[in-house]
Amino acid sequence: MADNETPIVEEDNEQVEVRKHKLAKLRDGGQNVYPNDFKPTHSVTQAVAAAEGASDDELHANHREVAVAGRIMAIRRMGKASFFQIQDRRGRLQVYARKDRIGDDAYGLFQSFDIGDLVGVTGHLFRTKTKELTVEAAGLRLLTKCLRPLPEKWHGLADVEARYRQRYVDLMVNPEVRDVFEKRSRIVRLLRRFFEDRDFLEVETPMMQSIPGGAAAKPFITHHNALDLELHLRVAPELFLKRLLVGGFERVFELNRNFRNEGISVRHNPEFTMVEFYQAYATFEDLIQLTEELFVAIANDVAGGLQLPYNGATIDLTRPWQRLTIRDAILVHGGAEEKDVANLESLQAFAKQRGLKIDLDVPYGKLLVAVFEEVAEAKLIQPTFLTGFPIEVSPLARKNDQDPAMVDRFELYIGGRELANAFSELNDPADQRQRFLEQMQARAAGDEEANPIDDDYVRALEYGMPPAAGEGIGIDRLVMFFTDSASIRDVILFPLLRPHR
RNA sequence: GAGCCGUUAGCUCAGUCGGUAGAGCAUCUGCCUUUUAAGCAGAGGGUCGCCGGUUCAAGUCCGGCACGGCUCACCA
Repeated sequence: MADNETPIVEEDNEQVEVRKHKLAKLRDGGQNVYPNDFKPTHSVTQAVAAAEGASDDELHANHREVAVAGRIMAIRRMGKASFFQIQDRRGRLQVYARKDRIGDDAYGLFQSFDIGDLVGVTGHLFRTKTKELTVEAAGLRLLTKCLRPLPEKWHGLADVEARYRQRYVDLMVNPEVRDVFEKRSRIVRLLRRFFEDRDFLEVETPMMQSIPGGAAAKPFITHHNALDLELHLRVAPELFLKRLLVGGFERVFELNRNFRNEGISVRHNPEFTMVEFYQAYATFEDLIQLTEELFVAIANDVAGGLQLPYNGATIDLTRPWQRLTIRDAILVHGGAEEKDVANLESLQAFAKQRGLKIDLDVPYGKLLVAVFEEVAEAKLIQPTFLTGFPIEVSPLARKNDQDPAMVDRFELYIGGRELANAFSELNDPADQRQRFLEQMQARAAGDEEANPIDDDYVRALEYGMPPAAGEGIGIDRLVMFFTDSASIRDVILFPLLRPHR
């Protein structure tokens, strides 16, 4: 612990005192109060499966013995017999304990149990008269005492700040939160399988980089003591992944964290997870197909269909998805006319006339993107591949063969939010060096997000990078979409918050 | 960074016109052997986020601060 941190000693409230006292009493009685020798034979789900198909009479005649462990989430005491519910990783199961079956000592132990305690139960399964599957306890053990009271059983933990700061409590008492993160895990698993099935190799490239490139973003800066070296947390893995294309790994993907030192919002967390993948001898057109396949595969698995609720709308993932150029998006969704987007001057006039709060003193391509973000982005609700990106905002993308002011690139929008960004890769080292030089000029002019030149990356291109296409998909936003979550913090277990309190 | 809103018992929340604080769950005591937010009877529990101001009197009004939420800004 650092010198300037003082350990916070909270005073125990009455309920904590009572629980600590109960624990001390057991300890004084010679019990190991933190045992680790209880072996559950069944999870809650397995216990339910063990009774499936068996009639009440069969359960009565042929006992299904189980040993289950979990956290007590509810207790209904009725004198000399009681019901309580335990919760494990898969669900909840009721336990029935009666004094005349388990004996005075065990029932006495049970009397000291509190909501939140982790307990082990052995016994056989039966159904109550309301047909609820229940363990008739023969043995009861305290496995770990819960020293703090749990939130209210009916409303759970509602305070948003407390939910993020004490996610462990949130997960205990709010099942829908657990569900979101289980889905997240499932989506990540599907992604890996999807790419592995297509012969992609999963790799890990540096998160600490001396030259932070691959995206227009402000990096976090850190320092390596032994080398006395300034390092940056990566804003993207792109430049390293493409070095691997040069090296001969023709299909690679990396699913990992990136860090951007920028604002925090319902769509931005300073650290976020992205999958980036690169495929040699493919174009951004191929990635459009791949992206549709990927989303459909995930939707079928986690949502069971292609119609998904999101942010109050119903998103239809039925292929093929709409395509729209940035220009057309401004025309269709921004109410502009052809002449408004024809050149820099007319676009500036349009932006001014609309009262858009954007910097007008920029090149045509940048202004086009800025106007799009103002007037059209939020309206791309159904899945849309946005194309027709200008070269000024795409320093790593391949020029379009017909129009050298444009690049072969798309961004995927769903629900008005960018979920993916992909392009055919620039593999001409001379062109790439020129783009870096332009980025450096922008940097010198004060653009903190412009890519710094990476000489070794250009050298790698000089060895020859196969023509390729690459894409990045924001996993947090992807999970937001598939779980209909309004805030990125709802899909990140421990989102960044100011310390304190 | 700006605007708006919030912060009251362990949790979820009330709190009127400024008059020294309430409910439900949880806790404690007693009763209760098939309950389902179990029930019945009783009890305890508060730095009203923090600091200052106005006032005879502040949870309540005013100012500042902290933390959080939303919107905007920022953000390929």
